[in-house]
Amino acid sequence: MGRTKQKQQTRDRHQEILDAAARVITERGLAETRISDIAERCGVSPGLILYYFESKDRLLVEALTFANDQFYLRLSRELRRMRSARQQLTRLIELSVPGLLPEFERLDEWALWIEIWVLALRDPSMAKEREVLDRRWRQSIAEVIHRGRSTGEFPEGTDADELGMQIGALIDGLAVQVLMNDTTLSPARMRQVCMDVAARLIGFAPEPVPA
Amino acid sequence: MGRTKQKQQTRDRHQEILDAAARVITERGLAETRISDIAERCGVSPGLILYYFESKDRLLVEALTFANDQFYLRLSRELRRMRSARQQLTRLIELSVPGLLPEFERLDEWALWIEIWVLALRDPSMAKEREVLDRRWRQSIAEVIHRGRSTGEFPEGTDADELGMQIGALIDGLAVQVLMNDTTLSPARMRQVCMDVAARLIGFAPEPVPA
DNA sequence: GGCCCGAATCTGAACGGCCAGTCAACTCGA
DNA sequence: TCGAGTTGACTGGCCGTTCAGATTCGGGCC
Repeated sequence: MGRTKQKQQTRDRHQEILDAAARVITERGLAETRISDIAERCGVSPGLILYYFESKDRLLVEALTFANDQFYLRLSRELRRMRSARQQLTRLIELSVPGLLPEFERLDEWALWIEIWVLALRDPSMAKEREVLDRRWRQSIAEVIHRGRSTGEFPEGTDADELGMQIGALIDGLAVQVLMNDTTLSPARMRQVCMDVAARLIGFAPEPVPA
Repeated sequence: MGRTKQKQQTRDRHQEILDAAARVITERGLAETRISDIAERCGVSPGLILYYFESKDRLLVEALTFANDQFYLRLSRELRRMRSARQQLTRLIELSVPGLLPEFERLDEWALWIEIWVLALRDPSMAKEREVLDRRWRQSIAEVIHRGRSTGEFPEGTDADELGMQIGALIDGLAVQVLMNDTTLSPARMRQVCMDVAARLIGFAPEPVPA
């Protein structure tokens, strides 16, 4: 019990720091994130951060993948609840639209994704991590499609992994635009566009457009 | 003549610096770009950089939009040469796939795009600039579609601007993946996927898949 | 032409702030 | 008593920016 609790606490401190780091990065951006900001957010001294992580760079990489893991866990938890593949797809899209769901004072995971991309361009460990995260993301989409086909909701057609890649890429591209507050693309519209294109690519009847 | 030449030279130095900055950013990344790197690349002293630009930050923003302008100029120059809309679309896609065309020792403009996104999240002037650049990009696609419809190559259907947004987002998303050297998506395959999805969304007969 | 002057261009040393990472010392629970 | 956890002052280097002066250039004047 004692040992468990101690380990537990250690891990908590780890996660606490990772979580704080992710929040700070989201708010201030990777480039403007100082160790002391993270420490302050934890209510802890700067030295302690370096006691738990060997360097700032390493911490940042871990924080980014940590945050993405959180998103993924939430996504799969929610999808598991849904009955129909169509509902799943809808929810998956909704969770992907920046700023659509204000619940949980949700950070914009997408801002972190872009930071991941920049890092991954030069940092090999981040590049590797990124590919894992990305594959998981596309696979989630493909699984929904598989499921829809097995229940007969979606017709057979293009390979599901291929569709996962296509729809995933579409969501990525649109999400960036929405995240940037592009005046021509609101969150609600992005949701609509995604559903629409997904319907056409997968081959099911689209939702009626709201008047 | 004298005055013209003088102005010309000044602008040359300006552009020279912008160009050098863009190259350095592409190679080392925005975060690792020092003023002295840019100066060295120009064969000039660091002080001079600040003589032409009021601050490092401003220079970086200008360099990024400068590079994007270059890409756009090249794109529209090339498209103007093409006869059919289909050729235009193909070329547009080819120019968008990172690393597909090695000609011109082409930098990967996409790396710069991602840096633009990160900056735009926090820097209002960059955000504004980004929206302009992005609109221009999507509009280029929409124009090709319009053209194809006016010549009868493409059928009528979904609004061309809407399609520009959809196809543009798809290209963005895929380009990021390719840029990251994702093992599951080669440049050639991205080209194929883009053509394929574009064909389905616009509604023309796809290219035959090469054996 | 040859000379001069002022402005534009350019240099590189020096300044100053910032911040990652170190470390010696302290706390406290087991 | 021991050692994991924690502190916060300190340091060492880095880099944007400034600045005082050197150099170059172009055009007016004899």
